[in-house]
Amino acid sequence: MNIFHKYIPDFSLIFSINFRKNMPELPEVETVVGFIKPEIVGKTIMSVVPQNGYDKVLATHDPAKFFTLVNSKSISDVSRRGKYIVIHLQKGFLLIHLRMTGRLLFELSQNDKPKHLTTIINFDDGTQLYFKDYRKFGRLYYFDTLDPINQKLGIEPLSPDFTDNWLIDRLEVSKRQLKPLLLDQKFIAGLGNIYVDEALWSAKLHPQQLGSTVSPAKARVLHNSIQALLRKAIENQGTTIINFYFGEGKSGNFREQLQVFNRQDKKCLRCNEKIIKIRVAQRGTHICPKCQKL
DNA sequence: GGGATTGTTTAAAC
DNA sequence: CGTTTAAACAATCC
Repeated sequence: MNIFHKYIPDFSLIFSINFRKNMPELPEVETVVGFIKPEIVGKTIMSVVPQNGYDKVLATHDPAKFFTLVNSKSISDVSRRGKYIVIHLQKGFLLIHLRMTGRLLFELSQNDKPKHLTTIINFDDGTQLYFKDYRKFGRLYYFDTLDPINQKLGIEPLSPDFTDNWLIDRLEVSKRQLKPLLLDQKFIAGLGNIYVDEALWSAKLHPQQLGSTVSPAKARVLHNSIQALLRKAIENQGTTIINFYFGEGKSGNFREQLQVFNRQDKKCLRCNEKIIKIRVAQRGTHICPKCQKL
């Protein structure tokens, strides 16, 4: 397939040198949904074409089968579930998970290397949606219903169901450490490494503290921290906590809102103690040893 | 070239 | 059974 390159400045090189954490979590996915929704609702999918022979980008079916499932289907809505982008078709759902480095673009820039392109979605009006993903961990899924995804995912942290009492009750009976628990998509859907570190710092909780040892009062603070963080990040198009690029080189401020993530060896913004980086559940974890004690 | 990076899944161990 | 740990996986960068 011949790809027409328009020149659009791509700041991803600068970005990758300064700060490589570009992982889409809930607010970033929400931002992407808001970005692509007005562009693709009403269009009809003509084809979904894996690039560079990378057929495994289609997680649920082989390319031929996938084609028969989405071809000629119109798009009625775009929404989010956890970190999944959910494209509602006239029948069935096309889901996209960006994983670590996935990006959706309507146009490619000169700096977008063809080998980083994993999928092109062609629409009936001649436009395309490009799935660029230089690590190629992102995936596309087709499901007839959302049941399979709902079975895998837990509560939506911004839904009315996610109340402070919900969290209090669930923590009370959990023997798991807070960090792996909050990272578990089956527990709460949408939190990733960055927001979990930020939320725990905000609530002054140690990532290795066991759920059942968290007081109801502390659980309430954690609940509030999680929701406040997510809301603030969405308000700022996912760029408040991390610098997330979406669309054609769109970006925003970054770093200034990061309280603890990636701030190891720097001073805690609350107490001036030095932030340290430890490993919890095999993940890089940032804490203030003074504010967050076991 | 080994290690670090991620979210997810699966399997084994406790 | 619930939980923990680990490994595997995908690919790339330094």
